[in-house]
Formats: sequence, C-alpha cells, structure tokens
Amino acid sequence: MTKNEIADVLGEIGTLLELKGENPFKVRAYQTGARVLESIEEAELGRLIAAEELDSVKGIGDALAQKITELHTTGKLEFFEKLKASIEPGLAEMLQIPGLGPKKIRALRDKLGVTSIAELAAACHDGRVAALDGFGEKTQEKLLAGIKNREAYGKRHLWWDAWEISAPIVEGLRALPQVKRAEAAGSLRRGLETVGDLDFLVAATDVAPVVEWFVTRPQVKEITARGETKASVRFESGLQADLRLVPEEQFVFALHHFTGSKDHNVQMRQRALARGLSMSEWGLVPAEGEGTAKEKAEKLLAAGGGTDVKTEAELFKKLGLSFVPPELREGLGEIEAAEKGELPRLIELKDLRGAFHNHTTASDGRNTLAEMTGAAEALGWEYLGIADHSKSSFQANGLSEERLAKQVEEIKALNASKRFKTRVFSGTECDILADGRLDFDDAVLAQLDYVVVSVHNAMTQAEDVMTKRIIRAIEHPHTTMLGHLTGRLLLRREGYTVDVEKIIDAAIANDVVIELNASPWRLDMDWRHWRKAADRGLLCSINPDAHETAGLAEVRAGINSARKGWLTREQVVNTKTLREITAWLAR
DNA sequence: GCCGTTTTCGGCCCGACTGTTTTCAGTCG
Repeated sequence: MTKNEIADVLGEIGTLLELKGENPFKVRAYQTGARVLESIEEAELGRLIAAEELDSVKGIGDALAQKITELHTTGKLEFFEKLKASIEPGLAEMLQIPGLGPKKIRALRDKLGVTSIAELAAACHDGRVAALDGFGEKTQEKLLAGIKNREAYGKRHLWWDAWEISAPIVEGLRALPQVKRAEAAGSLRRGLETVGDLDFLVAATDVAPVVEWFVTRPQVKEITARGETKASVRFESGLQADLRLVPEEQFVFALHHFTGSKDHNVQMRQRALARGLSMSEWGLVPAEGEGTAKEKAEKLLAAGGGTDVKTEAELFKKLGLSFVPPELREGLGEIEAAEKGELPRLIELKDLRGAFHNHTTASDGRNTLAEMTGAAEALGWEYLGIADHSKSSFQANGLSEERLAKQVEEIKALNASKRFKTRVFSGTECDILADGRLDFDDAVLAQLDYVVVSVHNAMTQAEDVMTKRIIRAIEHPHTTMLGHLTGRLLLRREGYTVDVEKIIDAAIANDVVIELNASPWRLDMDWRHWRKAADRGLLCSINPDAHETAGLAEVRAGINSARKGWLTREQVVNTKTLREITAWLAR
C-alpha cells in the first residue's frame, strides 16, 4: 500500500473509533498519524519500515508503527477489518450533518435504530428525533435542514471564487468609519486550493453599523446568525461567511486563531503551555492561577498590560519563533523550522517576470497573440511564453506543423516590431501520446524556444503505464517542462493515477522543470509535493495556462500554492530576468 | 494512542455557541 492509502486507513480508523465513543485522544492519535504519514516520502517510509525505525517519527508510536508496517507490507490490517465490521457503514456519513457528532449519532442509533442519513430524515419527519432525551424540536429542524442543504451547500469552493467574493468585502469593511482593522482569515488567508467558508475579522469602535453593512451586501442570500460579536450569512453561490468582531487589543490573537489551521493552533498552544503560557483567541496569558484565558486576558487589559503584542510577528516572537507566513500554517513542521530560524523566504507575486504555457486563438484561447502580449505587458512582465496545443488535441484545435511554423514566424515578427516591451517566446504544449512519444517530430520541436509536454488523452491508463509514459516524455531531449502533472480538476475530477515521486526523480535527472499550473481549477503539481521535491533540486515554473488575457492574473493562485510548498524565488524559473531566462532556455 | 525540563503514568488546546436544560453536554472551529 502507498503511504497515502495507509494514511486514509488511519484516518478512517480514527473516524470509526470516534463513532464507537473511544477516548478522543486516541482518535486524535490516529488522525495525527495519518497526517504525519502524508508528510513522509514514499521511499523514506520504505526505509523506516525496513530499518524498524518508524516509531522514531514524532506522532507514531509502537501501535501505529505496527499497523502501518502491516498495511505497507500486506496491504491489509486485521484490526481495521474487524473495526469496520463492528459498525454500521452509514454512521460515518452522518458525521457530515452539522450538529451531529459521535455522541448524538450513537444516541440515534441506540434509541431509534437510525443507521443512515436516509433513516435519520425519516425519523425527523416522524417527530421521533425531537422526542429523544437531549434532542428537541429545534435540533430536529436543524438536522432536516442540514440534510437538505448537504447537497446544495456542502461542497467546498475554489480559492479564486472565494477570493473574488471576499476581497471587495474586506475593502468595504476597511472603508467603514467605525472599522480599525479588517482581514479575511481562515483557509482563504492560508491560500488553500479550496475554501469551505469565509472568516472576516474586524476590530471596530462601534459594532452595530458594521454588522448591518455586512448582512446587507447584495450577494447575501440568507442571514443565518446575527449577534453582538458574530454574524453569519450565506451568499448566492452557497458560500458561507462569518463576521467576527473583536476588541482592537485582541485583534492579532483572533487573527492568528481564526487563520488556523487547527493543527497549527494546537501546536502553538502546546508550545505556549510549555512556556507557562495559555493561548487563545483572546490573548497570551500565564497558564497558572484562577480563571479562563479569556478572563485573564481581560484582567490584564484592564490593568493596562498585555498590549505589547500588536502584530503576528510579535506574537510568534513571544513563543521564540520567527514569523510564520499564513500559507505555511498547516502544522507540517513550520513551527520547528521557525524555532531554528530556518523558514525560507517565500516567493511573492512581484517576483514573477513572465510565464510560460499560455494559449491564443491559434488553438483554444480566446485572445490573439497580440492581445495576450499586451496583457502581459500591462502586468509588467518582461516575457511571455506561448504554448498552444499540438495537432493531436483535436478538441482544442491543436496546431499542425504548418500552423505552428506560421505562429513561430508571427512571433518573430511581433518581437521584431517592438510593438510591446514584453518579449514573446515560441513554445508548444505538446501532447504526450499514449505510448510516451511526443506529438511533434524533433525537427519541429527544435525550432521552438521551449517545449511543455502534457497528457490530454488516454487518462485512464494504469499507474505504471502512465508513469512510464510521462517519464519517457520527460527524457525527450527537447522537453523543457512537464504540464499539469495529474490533470486533476479541483472539485470536479480526480487526476490520473501516476507515481509522483518517480516523475519528480526523472524530472530532476533530466533537468526538466515541472510546472505548477496556476489555473484555480488545477494547482497541479499539488503544493504538498513541492517542499521536498524542490529540496532535492527540482525547479518549478508557475504557469497560468491562460486561455484569455484575464487568465494571466491567475498566477496569483499559483503563488499561493508555491508558498504553501515552501518555494523560494530561486526555485521558480519564471522569476528570472529576460536575460537570465534567455540564457537558461538556450542552455 | 502518544509522549516526557511535570518523564513510563496521567495528562493530552481553548473557547463560543446551541439547545437543552436549570447547570451542562455536545458540537464546532
């Protein structure tokens, strides 16, 4: 079994134990184990198992090491099979209904015999749920609404879509006279590829007008809560948003808290405790003494103290850490690195000086070569790479050899005309054929400045076939970079199955770049692979895969993922200057 | 189930909110 498959099993065990009412800390141990496993490389896992050193990994003890080893070597785990057999399969799905946790689910099963969402809906309609101890009319209504909304609103949203909604709201909040500070927190601020809901955080002198402004935005379809310190709404797209109002002195603590992630916050609080401090969204206070952290924070403020932390950087510093950028706050080793002062200087949007992999009307783009070049110039880019589809991509109006040759001439003429400051490079997004050969002959590829190779057909090949196919394309002497490694479309379609680590190895060995496709739908290769791959020497190109002028700006989404992958400017080729990139392409 | 400057047992992050209660359990982030 692969490490991700094993991680899935561990996570599932955690869920099943939760439903059984097991010790919540045991549940967490399995979830932690799953996460830790995901951050280990496949080959490293094999080595640790062979050397029987798995339990030296933090978060994996004797029991988990034994189970992981069994799964890795046999592909099965008896403990897991027995556990699964002991629980009705529909119960896990019920956890997805808001308001239902393990305790309530067990009560429903034990007292009403409910073991699935469908049976729960029936029991709600009959009024049997409201009659249960600990349940009531409101709970029953809420569960019914939750079941109904699950399909419509349960899904996540692309980061880009969430950002387009949130950005004007943050701006609007900041423009209100009562507002001192306003930020969007949550997974949006962490730059995660998909976002579940929005968290707006505001410090204001007067709360009521801010709440009023928020709930009366034109996109708001429904107000689901409205109180003194919190209001919740649902937008037309189904996206839900919370507005939280905090005193200005506590804004920075709340900002850190609501930016998360959960894992990062847990680790930060543990670290605070180790230093005799208790941390919450209200502040950082001594752990000892009477009262909650909130009460202590309020007392401290009333006494005129505790206001020396005004920025997140100061908050981290209090715990002996350098500033951890929001994108890194996933609980994946950022705190250890911050402690040692080893956090990288992450790439920024302004570091990009151009981009490869862009389309024009020659294939399936919606803007002409000149329009795309003008748009790149408007972004201040020094260069723009054009990579239209190759002939086998019929569906995308791929270019024949003749049409490609014509485009090469057009680009030469455009560069010679000096009409734009931006220099255009001739490329192709060349199909990787089913057997790994490229769609154009060597002589055709040789006339181009660079070659992006991508899979567009036969996506259902077996993993080993697909892996060999892509590696063959990487080994082609004219290949410059690999396009969208897995072909995934977020929230729509899984990627094709492929051995990512073997592909990375091949790319490094052949001096081939892997693209970070910045289309908000793709963000492929996934950020979770980048940190280790780049450490091993893999170079990245952040490519918008733009099919129209507006698409060039989507590199912003790619920057999010690059930062989540700990990438620096030096590890991304399209931060090079025109002079540098010209030399690099000709190497 | 994991872990250790409280170290091999006894803890394990913290608070808000909701709905059900009548002082709190469960859920959520």
